[in-house]
Amino acid sequence: MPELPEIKSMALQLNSEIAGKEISRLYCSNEKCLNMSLADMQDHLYSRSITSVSSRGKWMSADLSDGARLLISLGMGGYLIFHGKGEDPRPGHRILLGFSDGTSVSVSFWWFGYFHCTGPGQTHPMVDSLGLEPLTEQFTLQAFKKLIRNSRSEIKLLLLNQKKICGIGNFYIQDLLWLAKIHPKENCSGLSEARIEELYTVITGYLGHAFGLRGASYELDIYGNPGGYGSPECGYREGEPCPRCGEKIIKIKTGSTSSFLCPGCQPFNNTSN
DNA sequence: CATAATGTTGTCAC
DNA sequence: CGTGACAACATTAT
Repeated sequence: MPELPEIKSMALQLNSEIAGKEISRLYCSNEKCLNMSLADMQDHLYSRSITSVSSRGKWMSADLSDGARLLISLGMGGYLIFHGKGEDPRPGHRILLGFSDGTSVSVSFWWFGYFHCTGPGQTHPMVDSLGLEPLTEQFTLQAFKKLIRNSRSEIKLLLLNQKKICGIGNFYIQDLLWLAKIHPKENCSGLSEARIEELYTVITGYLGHAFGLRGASYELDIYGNPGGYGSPECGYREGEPCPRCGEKIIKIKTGSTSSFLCPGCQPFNNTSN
């Protein structure tokens, strides 16, 4: 489940590989991933070229020569692999995007992945409503504080809400909250200034660190290589001792997702502090 | 064979 | 409108 550091890395790599290339082939094994029929999308894309590739949250966006955009979400367990001229795409891929020079990109995911196309000037409901993105200039301490102060929900739900902050998923969030020593169910309104600043520092520092290492080691980049970040201190499991204080890690339900946390480091004190 | 896990939208209640 | 609770979607590993 690639999250912000991985997506950002892949968009950079993709930009250096496919910017300027002309689309000549499109295949999709399941039209549910598309926001139009395969035939329509082929009509839209063929003989257009890609001007640049960038990312927004967990989405990659390829800008086309006519102002249209190609938006890709890898959903869960997704991989996007670049294939040089003459290389065969991996079997089992869901989507194949081929270019006139013989190179191609294949995408595979379990589900919840999307491959959408929007016309020039068109908005996209999922991408255009995304909130603050960490590791960009808009993600300032002031903006982050304002976000927390305006929210009355649990901190984990806020961080997972892509319309408020985008790019953080259920994996990185465990590490982020553990590092910031905040219980996932703690309410935003109960956080002191100091703890908000600590959380801000952790988010920018940790995601930036993972991005610098081209993402987590359990994910693959567009060349099929794992990222360099191995999550050494936070790759914990239920029942394992916390690497910081030794208490046993527990697993709790937080809304529709679950969270691993250390009861020693992340006490649930919603009212105090 | 049942279940958990995963991201996002959508719907319904308060 | 903000919030929470929950179903739905497909697939794979346990």
